[in-house]
Amino acid sequence: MKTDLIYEQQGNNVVIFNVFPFDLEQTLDCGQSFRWCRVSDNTWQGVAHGRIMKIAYNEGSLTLFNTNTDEFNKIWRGYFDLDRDYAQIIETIKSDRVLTKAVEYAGGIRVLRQDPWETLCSFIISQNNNIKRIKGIIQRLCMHFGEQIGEGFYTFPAPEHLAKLTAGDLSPIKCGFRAKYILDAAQKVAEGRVDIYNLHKLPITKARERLMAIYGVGPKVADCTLLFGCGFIEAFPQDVWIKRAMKVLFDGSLPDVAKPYAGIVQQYIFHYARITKLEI
DNA sequence: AGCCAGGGTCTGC
DNA sequence: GCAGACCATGGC
Repeated sequence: MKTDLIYEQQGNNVVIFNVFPFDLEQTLDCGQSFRWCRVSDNTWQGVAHGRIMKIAYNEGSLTLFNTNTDEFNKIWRGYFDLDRDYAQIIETIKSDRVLTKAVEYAGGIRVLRQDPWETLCSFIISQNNNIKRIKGIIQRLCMHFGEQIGEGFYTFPAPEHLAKLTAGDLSPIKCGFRAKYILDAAQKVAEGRVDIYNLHKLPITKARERLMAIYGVGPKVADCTLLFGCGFIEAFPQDVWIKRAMKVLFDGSLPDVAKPYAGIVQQYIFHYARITKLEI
């Protein structure tokens, strides 16, 4: 059973105690989010939900800088998925031998609960692309069309803003053929044809259908949005690595114990597959 | 230099 | 339904 979070205000910071397992690099630099940078050994900085955040982790203590308990409870607690008992999930899936192995590669990862629009747009940009360039495109998108909230920090542009642009307007961000996809997504979200902030209230199959009605959104981008942006922990995005891993390691389908947490397990398998290249 | 990147669409069987 | 060409761009 999960015990309540223990946290307190310390000056301008909020500190959360006894957070296990947790790893900032695994969580913030694993390809689920594209706007965080390491600023020192255990400290990372980024923009999420329209705010600049700096965060550090040391031996079970998580420090969120320049915030308060109100904002922590409203935003960051959910963003970092701190109320989910990862230790218990890991314990459960360890009844499977292959999953036990997979957890060893990124057991400190948290599935972030990001802004759904930012998630959708980011994973549209991710298609047939590499993580370095995805980050560059998103940074340029924010610099050109977001709102400046600090020196070098910009919000993610609102769909209503992007909906007014043309593909030509997007050329400075160099997103290539994805421009038309971004615009269609922005328009459908801005008009409310895709009610992205209420998708989490729908059954997952309905939510996926809505997302896939957007030009350029297929099953992979939809599932990443559902998992990283809408809180559907059972979503299971399948990229080339996961597909390969499913064949090689699991004979096609996930063990039943893992299914309630498929999205989290997907992250473990993803890292396992990429690090080992499945040449075992 | 050439292959590939956390895919999706469109076309042609 | 399913395979294959094509899509912009740049990292490695």
